[in-house]
Formats: sequence, structure tokens, C-alpha cells
Amino acid sequence: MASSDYHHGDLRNSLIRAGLEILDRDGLDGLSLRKVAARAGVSHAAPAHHFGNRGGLFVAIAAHGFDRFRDYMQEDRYASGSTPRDQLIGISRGYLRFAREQPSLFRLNFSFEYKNHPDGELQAASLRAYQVLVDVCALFAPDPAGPGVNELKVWSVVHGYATLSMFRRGQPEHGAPMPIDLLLPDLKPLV
Amino acid sequence: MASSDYHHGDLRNSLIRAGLEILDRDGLDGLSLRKVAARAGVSHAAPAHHFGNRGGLFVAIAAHGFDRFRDYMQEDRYASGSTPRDQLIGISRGYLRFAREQPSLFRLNFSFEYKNHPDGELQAASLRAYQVLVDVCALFAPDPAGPGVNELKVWSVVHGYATLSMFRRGQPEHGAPMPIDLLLPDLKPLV
DNA sequence: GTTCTATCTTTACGATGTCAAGATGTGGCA
DNA sequence: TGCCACATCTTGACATCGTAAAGATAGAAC
Repeated sequence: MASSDYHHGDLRNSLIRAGLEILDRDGLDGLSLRKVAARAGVSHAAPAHHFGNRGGLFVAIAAHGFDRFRDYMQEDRYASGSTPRDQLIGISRGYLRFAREQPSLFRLNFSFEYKNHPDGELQAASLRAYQVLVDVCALFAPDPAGPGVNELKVWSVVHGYATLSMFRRGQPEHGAPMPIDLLLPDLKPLV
Repeated sequence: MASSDYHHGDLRNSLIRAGLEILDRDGLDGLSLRKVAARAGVSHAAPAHHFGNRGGLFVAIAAHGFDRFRDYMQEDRYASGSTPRDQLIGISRGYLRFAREQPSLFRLNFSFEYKNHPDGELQAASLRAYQVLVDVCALFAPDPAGPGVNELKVWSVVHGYATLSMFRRGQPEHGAPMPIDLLLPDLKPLV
């Protein structure tokens, strides 16, 4: 290897980009430190050096995944009507679209591959995504059961439906998908 | 190895049992063909011979997992009151209790480790578990949006909440758990 | 210009899934 | 009873993987 490559300069981002590509091409099971290294054109041990270990790489990629997840929700939110209900349906559609179009990233984000790997960047990205839900729920009257209950209701039903859809996608018989607005709770707009 | 062990007799069940033990002790990531083989006292290649490959073993264990999952729901269902709402809350509690007490099995059941591994036994066990939900939903008036919508509403919110709870269990700050009956949809009893 | 340090490579090791070939017991057939 | 086909399990081997230790290199600090 040419000596000029010894200090890559932007290796961390290159590794994350390579990881996203491998994730998109080979799925979550195909993501490995060595493949990421090969794709980035560095030695097989370079990723572990940067990210500590396998979990570190997964965390870094998942942080990007949560930001992309948030983008999906925001896009469909801004493409929707302006009523609270429209906004709620919008982010739900974005949620489901992310699960459909980026299944590997979705799996990684909500996997436990990194459960013992606390990371501030990941947690921050995760909160940024959750904040979209919080913002839209703020358009509705809070549930009498307490604060955050609306968020939990919406998040649970949408995430559950997304997971179930992915789970059934492999199965032979799955008819027309259920429109998400039929499943969402009937929240009361503030004004 | 003694020649008398060449034909084990009940190797398949022994392997599944060993797999369940490893799953409970080491988690989903610790489950491997070779560890299962070692625990069952057979050669490292014996599991692959029986189940075809890694996915085959996982499928066989997951089939047992779904039956145990169904048991959890039935137990809490029969321990609940007799009104439709009580029954619904009962199976939801069983659902969440399974996720809490058998997290590795829960993860395996709803993982995609075997997504390209169609198996009749697994599908049958999965349907047996789903049937519990169908039975309880039959106590309510069907949703005007169509048949199966009640099931989908309940399943989505309970599964989503279970997943979110597992996801947050690793995090530091998770306050008192939300009672599930606050999240369940307000279905109308039949009579 | 020398040394120091972060960055990346090389080498090695154990664990894993998978396959091919071999060993072993069981049942069927004469 | 004796023999043989076959299913069952073992052995051996290989590629891939994560990980750690030790070495090489380039830029920074002085």
C-alpha cells in the first residue's frame, strides 16, 4: 500500500459511508468490520481502531440512521396538510416509508446490537427523531392520563404496525396494506 | 466418543432444548450451532445436519418460542376478569410479560434471522399465538373499517409498546411503566 | 532536526457456519 | 442368519469474522 494512505484524513466518515452502502446492498447480516474496511480501502483492523469494536461502528451508523429516519418523517410531514391530523398522518407515513425503503437501517436503529454501548451522539440523534413526534403531538390536547401518553400511543401503534408489516412482508399472503390513519388514535386538536 | 452415541435417538429435541437454555443464559447473540452442539454433547456439525443450516435451528427454536408466547397470553387471560375488556387487558399483559421475562425468545420470535426460511411448523405456531388475539377481539364489535382491524390495532400498539419498553430498558431514565390499558383502543363489546 | 504521538497496518488467534468425506448403527432383503 | 443400502452422526477442513498485540508511518510539537 502506498505510504500516502497511511493517514487517511477522513476515515471515520468514509467508514460510515461504506457501512451505509453495505447495509443497503447486503442487509444488516452482511455488515461486518472487515467488509466495511475493504470497501473503504483500508486494512481490516482500521474500523475497530476508530470505533473501538463492532458495536461502536454499528452505533455510529445507527446515529446516521436516526437522522435519516427523522428526514423521512419531516419530508412526509411537510408534504401533508396543515391540520394537526394531517401532520400526524404525515409523520406516520414517513415512519412507515422509512421502514419500507430502508429496512436494514430501520432494523439497525431498533436493534439491540449496541445495547451495552452508550453513545451520546446516538442518543442525541434518537432524541432528534423523537422530537418530531413530540412537536406534532403538541398540536393536540394532552391525554388525561398524563404528559407523553399521546406520544406513546402514536409511537406504539406506528412502530408496531411498521414491525408487523416488515415481519409479514416475507410471508406469501399479505393483502392490501392498511391505511395508517385507520389505526392512529383519535386525538383532540388543541383549538 | 463411545460408539453407542452415534445414533442419539432424540437429538432434535435435545438440540432445541439446549438452544433454549443457551438463549436464556447467553442471549440471542450467544446462540450458535457449535454451542448448541457442545451443550447437547454431540459433534459441532450435528445441528447443521438436522436443521439444514443456522436458520433452520433458529426456526425450530422460534416455533417453540411462539408456543410459549401463546402460553403467556393465555395464562394472564385466564387470570383476568371475564369482561371483554378484562380479557383484552389480560392477553396484553401476557404479551408484555413475555417480552419482559423472555426477552431473548421475544427477540428471536420477531427477528428476521429466518426470513428466507419458510417453515410450516413455525408458521403454524405463529398462527396459534395470533389466534389468541383473534379470539379475544371476537368479543368486540368489528371495526367499521373492516375485519381484522381490531386485531391490527391491538397488536400494533401492544407490540410497539413492548418493543419500545425493551429498547428503553437499557437506557438510564425510564420512569414508571405505563399501564397498558391506557394505551389500548376503546373497542365496543358485542353485547 | 529530533522526538512524540496519533493513525493505520501487520500478524496472529479463537470462534463461527458450512461443506465434503468418513464412520457407525439400523432395518430390509436374500 | 448374513449382507447391504441408507439414515445418522463424526471428523476434518476452509473461509469469514471480531479482536488484540506489536509494528510502521506521518504529522505535530519543541
